[in-house]
Amino acid sequence: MDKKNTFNELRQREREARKDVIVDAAERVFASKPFNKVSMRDIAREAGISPASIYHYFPDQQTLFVDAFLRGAKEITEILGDIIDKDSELCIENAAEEFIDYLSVNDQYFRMMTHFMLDGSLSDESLESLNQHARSLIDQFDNLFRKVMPDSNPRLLSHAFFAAMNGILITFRDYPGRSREEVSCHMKLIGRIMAGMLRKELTSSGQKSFS
Amino acid sequence: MDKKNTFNELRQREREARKDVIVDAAERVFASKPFNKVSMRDIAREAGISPASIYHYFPDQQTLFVDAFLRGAKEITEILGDIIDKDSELCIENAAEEFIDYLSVNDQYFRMMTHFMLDGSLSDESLESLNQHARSLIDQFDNLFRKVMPDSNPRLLSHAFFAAMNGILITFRDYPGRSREEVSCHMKLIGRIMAGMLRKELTSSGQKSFS
DNA sequence: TGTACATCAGTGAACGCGCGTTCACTGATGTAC
DNA sequence: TGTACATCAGTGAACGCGCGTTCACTGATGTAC
Repeated sequence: MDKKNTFNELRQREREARKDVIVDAAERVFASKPFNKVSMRDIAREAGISPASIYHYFPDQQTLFVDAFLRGAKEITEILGDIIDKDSELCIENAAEEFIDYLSVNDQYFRMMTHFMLDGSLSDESLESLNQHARSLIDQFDNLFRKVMPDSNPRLLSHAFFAAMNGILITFRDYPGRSREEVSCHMKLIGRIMAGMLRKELTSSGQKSFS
Repeated sequence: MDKKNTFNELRQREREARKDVIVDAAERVFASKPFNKVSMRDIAREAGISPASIYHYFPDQQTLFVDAFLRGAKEITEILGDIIDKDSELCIENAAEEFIDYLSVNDQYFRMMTHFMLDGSLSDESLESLNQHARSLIDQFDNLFRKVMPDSNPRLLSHAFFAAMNGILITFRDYPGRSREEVSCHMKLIGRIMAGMLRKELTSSGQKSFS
């Protein structure tokens, strides 16, 4: 009985590993072309399997796409958590810079995120996964503001912060006539300005909206 | 000869009017479903014509889509211009509120804008039209900051402002579990906070990036 | 006034394509006796 | 040890669909003589 369980566990783990191969391939494909050009056949080709095989591991396209996104999303949440744990004077600025840097290097996650945010044809399960992750990311920002500015309204500030970072990315990522580095530099500059402004915004945050 | 010209002009005007009917229909369709679900057949049906007819007026889908977007984009630029001309203490806050209000009511333009910003498969002409309009919108913001805070670096502030507004819209427009009004109210609150912060950011804008 | 011709808006039907997904099947591996 | 059976990863081929776009054609209107 013991042995049987181990066997099943092992098989389950192998299955998960194969699932990972598919998600890996999906991430590479998403990095190489626009979101709405990515097809199941592309991902299968990249993974070296047949399109039909994907359906042994994922019930449909949307589930695979959301899984692929969530992997990158988890990474950035962790990175942010690390920055917040490391005590530092310029913590908000650092978080801003790191957030912008990660998402302009790993541009595919940003594109995926915005697609999920914009196209309201997601299943309830997918939506719930995505919202859950968004909440945990905003929680990280809350921690950041609570730590740096204990008397403020952290939820409101972190909403503003999150919105500002997203806005910077979507507005400037394709700035015409500039190199990747110039754009990245510009985005980080604006990110630092915004972060600095939010840091000074201690007092007037007595206002309340939904949290 | 005179008569002939009048006739031709008239015919040209009629042609333009029919083009407008198609763009009108397109706008209505974009308002009713996600960007990437809108097809030429949808627009033709809405306009009451056959899909083939659209090709008498537009060379391809992308040109029609960009035209439809630019119409709404022009409107918001005008609205902003009016707000900036009306002298007012809270001008930046007003501009923020109006921008957010217009684009959350006319959500389709925001969705179109983000699609164009994200999917890099636009023709050079389309890209040029869109960039030209983006520039004229940012110019409006420049005017705003130049007027309210003459000694600042207006370009940088208006970049920050534009990014912040876009970010608010993309981040909260689909906030789960809240009504349209609640969300709109929350977005405007954050917009006002950001606007207020930028207004106070007179001095430290000596920094330069590209303009 | 009548007639031949040019222009052009508009269309139904089709073309060709790529897509997500399913199906019937193969073949390898593990299990029961 | 051998044999019959169950499980399941994997696949090539196909299904059915919706799409952007084109084509050959009709019919109305204006123009020239």
